[in-house]
Amino acid sequence: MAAVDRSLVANLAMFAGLSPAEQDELLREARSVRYPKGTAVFNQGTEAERFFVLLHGHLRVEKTTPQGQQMVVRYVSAGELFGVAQAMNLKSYPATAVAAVDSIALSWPSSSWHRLIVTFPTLAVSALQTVGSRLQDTQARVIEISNEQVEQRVAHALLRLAKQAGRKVDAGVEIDFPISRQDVAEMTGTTLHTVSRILSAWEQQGLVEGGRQRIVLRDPHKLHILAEGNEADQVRGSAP
Amino acid sequence: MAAVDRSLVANLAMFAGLSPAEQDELLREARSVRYPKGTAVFNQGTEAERFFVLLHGHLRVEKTTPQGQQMVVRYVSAGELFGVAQAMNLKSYPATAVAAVDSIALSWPSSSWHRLIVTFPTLAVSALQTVGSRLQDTQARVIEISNEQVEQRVAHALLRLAKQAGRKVDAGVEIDFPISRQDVAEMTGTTLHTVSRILSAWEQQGLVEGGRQRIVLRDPHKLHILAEGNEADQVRGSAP
DNA sequence: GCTGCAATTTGCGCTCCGACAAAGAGCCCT
DNA sequence: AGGGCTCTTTGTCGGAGCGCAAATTGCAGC
Repeated sequence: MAAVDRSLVANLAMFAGLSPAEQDELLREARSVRYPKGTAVFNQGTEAERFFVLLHGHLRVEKTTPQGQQMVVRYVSAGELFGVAQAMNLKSYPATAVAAVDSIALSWPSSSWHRLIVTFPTLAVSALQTVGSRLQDTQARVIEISNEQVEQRVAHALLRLAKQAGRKVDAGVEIDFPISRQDVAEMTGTTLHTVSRILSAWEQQGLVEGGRQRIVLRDPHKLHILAEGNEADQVRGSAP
Repeated sequence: MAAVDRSLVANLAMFAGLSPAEQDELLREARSVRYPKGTAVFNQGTEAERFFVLLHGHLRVEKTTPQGQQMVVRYVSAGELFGVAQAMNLKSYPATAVAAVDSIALSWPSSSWHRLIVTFPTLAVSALQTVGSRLQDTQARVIEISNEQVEQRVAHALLRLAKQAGRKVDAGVEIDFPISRQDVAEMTGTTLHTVSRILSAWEQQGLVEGGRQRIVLRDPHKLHILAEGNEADQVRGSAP
């Protein structure tokens, strides 16, 4: 566990608006941890002892139902607050957070939460914005799953990922961490086979390319049209 | 607009932990409004000028997609904070809130939010718990819609409503506001026809009863078994 | 009481996609 | 290089439930 340098966090939303002295004070109780790819930051159902900010990398947040089904709830990117379960009055984490790539996070004891938000109201503001934003995203998922066909949902999911974690490459925009067909399926409420079929078809049409745990969006514009529906049939109509 | 009496709010979560003097101060800027059944408290897309606490009644929160589809996001019951869009950094309300029955709410200018949470950190705490709780509920909806068949989803929805707004009657637990098959459909991502079919079958089996915009849960226990799945076939097997 | 409208019920055909199965491909370790 | 394991692809079949249509019912207003 290393002392945390203020320059690492100065441009994070959570620290915005704090003076250097305030930032140092907030960092005094912070602990920095590395999470190798594939390791869990916390597990669903375990006591919510700490809350976190991701400094580097990407996390996959997944939830397992009592019946054993698994869903990818979201991906967390660098700069984001996460694991604020106790702030939401939960005793335990409602999901598992796994490092999709090697990652680094800062964490604080949840027991400090209430004292910290009194001292730093901007922390509460930041948390509310983060949780609120996640609520809107999740509501949008409900609407997609209720109203859209799988192809549209997959298109939406890929576009979100490209926006959140896209890296420009020659062929287009690559999702900058390993992502399997099963992962996409768990984000969109479908099966890996259906995702595989869709991606295969899109590959033939030049919309995407990739391979094992890799997806490149070659034509984000056409995917966007697909995602919005209506004109989907037109795009399909132009395929052989 | 009437002056707001402190005794009306003393037992609300948002006011818990505040001294009588603090409660009075918080109420100084509050405005109390009646909403007749069917009227909108606020509309999706309009500027989020105020935030609210529901004192009496029930609200239906609904969202309309760009394509014109409508979904019931949730019902709000007395005592709940709602409309905290600006606190979540949204300029406009993300949904429409309609009075399902005659209702009364308190509201504050959104512009006061930041000042109020500095003065009353418990307000931020309360908001975060509310928004966090709604995030967990919404995530549960995503999981239901992804993994469950319609019958299970409808059972879950009715049980939630009975828990939130159930009133004991001779025949069981009545949902204490008008609720149409279309409303249930919009809560569960299906069509009114499918809901009607399910409820008709359940009526024959004595699980529910009701009529136009009215639902009584006659056997919540059996609905609970249905909602959890697995043993659903057993319950069906015992029907004629 | 009558009428009109909206909510509800019921029938039916069709499609999307889940689920089962099998084959192929890529990657890592020995 | 070979083997094992996991990820991906592809074929096929069946069913849940959507969507269209029509009939029935309940409620409010005149």
